[in-house]
Amino acid sequence: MHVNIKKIAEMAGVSVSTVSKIMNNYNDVSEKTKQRVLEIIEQTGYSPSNSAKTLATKKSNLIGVIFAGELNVEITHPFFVEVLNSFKKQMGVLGYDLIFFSNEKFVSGGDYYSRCVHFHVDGCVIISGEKMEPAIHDLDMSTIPCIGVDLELKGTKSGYVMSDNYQIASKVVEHLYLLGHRELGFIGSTGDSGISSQREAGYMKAIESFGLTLNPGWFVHGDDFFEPSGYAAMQQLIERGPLPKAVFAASDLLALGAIRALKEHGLRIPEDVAVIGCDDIEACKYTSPTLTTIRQNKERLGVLAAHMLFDLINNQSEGGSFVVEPALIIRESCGSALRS
Amino acid sequence: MHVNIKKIAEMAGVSVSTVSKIMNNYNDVSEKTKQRVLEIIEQTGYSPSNSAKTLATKKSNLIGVIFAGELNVEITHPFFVEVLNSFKKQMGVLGYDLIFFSNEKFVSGGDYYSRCVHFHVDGCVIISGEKMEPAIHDLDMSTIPCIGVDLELKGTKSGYVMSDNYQIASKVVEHLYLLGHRELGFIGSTGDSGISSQREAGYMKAIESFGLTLNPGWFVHGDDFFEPSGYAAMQQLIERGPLPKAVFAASDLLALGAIRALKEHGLRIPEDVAVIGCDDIEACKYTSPTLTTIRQNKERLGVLAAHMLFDLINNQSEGGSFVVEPALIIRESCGSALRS
DNA sequence: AAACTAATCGAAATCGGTTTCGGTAGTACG
DNA sequence: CGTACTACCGAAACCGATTTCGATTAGTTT
Repeated sequence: MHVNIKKIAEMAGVSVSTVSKIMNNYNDVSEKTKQRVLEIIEQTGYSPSNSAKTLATKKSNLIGVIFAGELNVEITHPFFVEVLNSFKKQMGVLGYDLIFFSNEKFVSGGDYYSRCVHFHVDGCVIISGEKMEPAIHDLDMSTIPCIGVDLELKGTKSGYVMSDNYQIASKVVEHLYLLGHRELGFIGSTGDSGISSQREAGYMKAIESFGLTLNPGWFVHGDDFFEPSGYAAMQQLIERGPLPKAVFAASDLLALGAIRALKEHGLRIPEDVAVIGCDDIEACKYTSPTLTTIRQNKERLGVLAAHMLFDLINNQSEGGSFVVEPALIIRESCGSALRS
Repeated sequence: MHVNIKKIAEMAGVSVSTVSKIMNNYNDVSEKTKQRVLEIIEQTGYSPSNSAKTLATKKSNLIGVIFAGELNVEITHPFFVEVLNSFKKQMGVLGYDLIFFSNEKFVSGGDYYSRCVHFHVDGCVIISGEKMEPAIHDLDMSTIPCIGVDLELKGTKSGYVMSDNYQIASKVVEHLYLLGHRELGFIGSTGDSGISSQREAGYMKAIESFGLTLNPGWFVHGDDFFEPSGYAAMQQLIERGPLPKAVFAASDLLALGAIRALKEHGLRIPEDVAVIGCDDIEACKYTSPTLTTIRQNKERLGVLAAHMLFDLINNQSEGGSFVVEPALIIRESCGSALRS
């Protein structure tokens, strides 16, 4: 069987309490016995049971990871997985491990909140990009520290990180404007999607502030943020009649889908239609044309999320939000930048 | 405070044991009290503490996920993340959640085996693509059920899944041969990489079995499976002198990097050099030219890994391995298929 | 009505830790 | 030498579940 604290205690000729104290840096243990016990721990490779520890302390050193929403955002999503990876690394440095809840409905428990108490997570990160749903709301309103990624959590023990979607939109319009485009279209996710809506609202606002006319017929929405939705959306646009000269897609994958549709119709990018995406996923560099896009600082989003969550867990923060700056990345899909 | 089994028992006017029995489908509790207790559980949203449960039963319903090796394979890797996602879904159906060990060295414990006992995982999946390393070896030899993905685990409680790398290689050679190519090059990961080596060995064997001559100068290795390594490798090939007419890259990302290098030198794909990848990641469809590749059945790999692990955990299997069939996916980067 | 069986329930030990609090030994001090 | 203080250690309660086994009750049989 496996070595536990009792065995260590026996081997060292001390009590269980003493071993525990050594493991937890109490200072009422003599240096001599401490060294003796530590040596035995080293030899046996003893590692205290996290379950027992959690049971006793109510701290699990575990962070729950939740992919919420119905847009099939999973760990395969090229944008979110990068944020998550950065988050994971940072949380690792802070001494936490991650537990991924499978969102199969079958699983016992069901709602996110009870999953969290079930596993005694110290906090959790919710990745979405959609508007709030009830199951998330319960968690948000609970005392469990939560950080939303692209999801605006408002609870007293919650916070969120996201890119400045209005700035994203205005950078897009500015860039397209300077390239000479005046007829601007938009491809978004469903109207339910929080960030897609923000980008759309910002886009419309920016279009007007540049004195351009806004054509509602050039605004079209897919089912999610993935490539096939972008393809379908552009098909719609093409069928509807005269195309805009430039299209802003709310994600790079949507942009890629749009480009595929355009290509199939023999249209050239950017000569016939310019396309600009959002996220700056890896694939942008390998496509043809390479994709001009707005980069979200995924690493920073992850690190910020980790630190906010850590502070929330340790009561060193009251929550709130961090909004990070996006950056225009000019590649080929909109043509080269003009001098203004 | 939070509701626990004792509170439920009090509220229902029964003992703790009875509540526990109801939660675990014992049959020595009357239907009447069962319903009453169940109702209270429903109302309160009670979910038993996983820590306490694990402590008592030695089953955690947790599967550890380990990214091993030094090639920076992380959850952002487009191939492995797809396998993992499929695995995660299937494990969810089987009633398990996943815990991701952060491989920051800082974290207490250190080696994988003690992390596993620390968290009482019921089993674990090790994702790598490299040769065995000592830390993994300990785990492999332990009594903890393990499944390797692209990693040949040999322990009595271990198993692994991977694609048939020899078949991958022979499909590549066959395809290139039928397209008329006789001068074949190879871009792989480091010599340490298990699967890259297998593909290389299979490739060489297939080249010879087709009666072609093998030019060692056309075989080059990068540092890992990522795009920049493919770029660097192709740079080497270009500098060395006369290029092969076709190159097989051990991963799609390597292929993409190779293509980037070729393009920069004004070379056309596939006219000047044909390039074929391996994995069939999403990006293959969006690149220019679109990438001909060998598809690994990622979903099936994940499902098989899950079922093997499940059987291992429940002592319904002695381990072993599953090798899944690859499939040639013809796109543009090698030209169109010829009729033989 | 006695005796036996089956159904139903609960007391208590256990899992592996943490933490409080009291006890003992040793040292310093007046 | 008595007292007080400090350093060091351990007994025991506790965290929230599971599981065994004995007790009680109800039902059935003779």
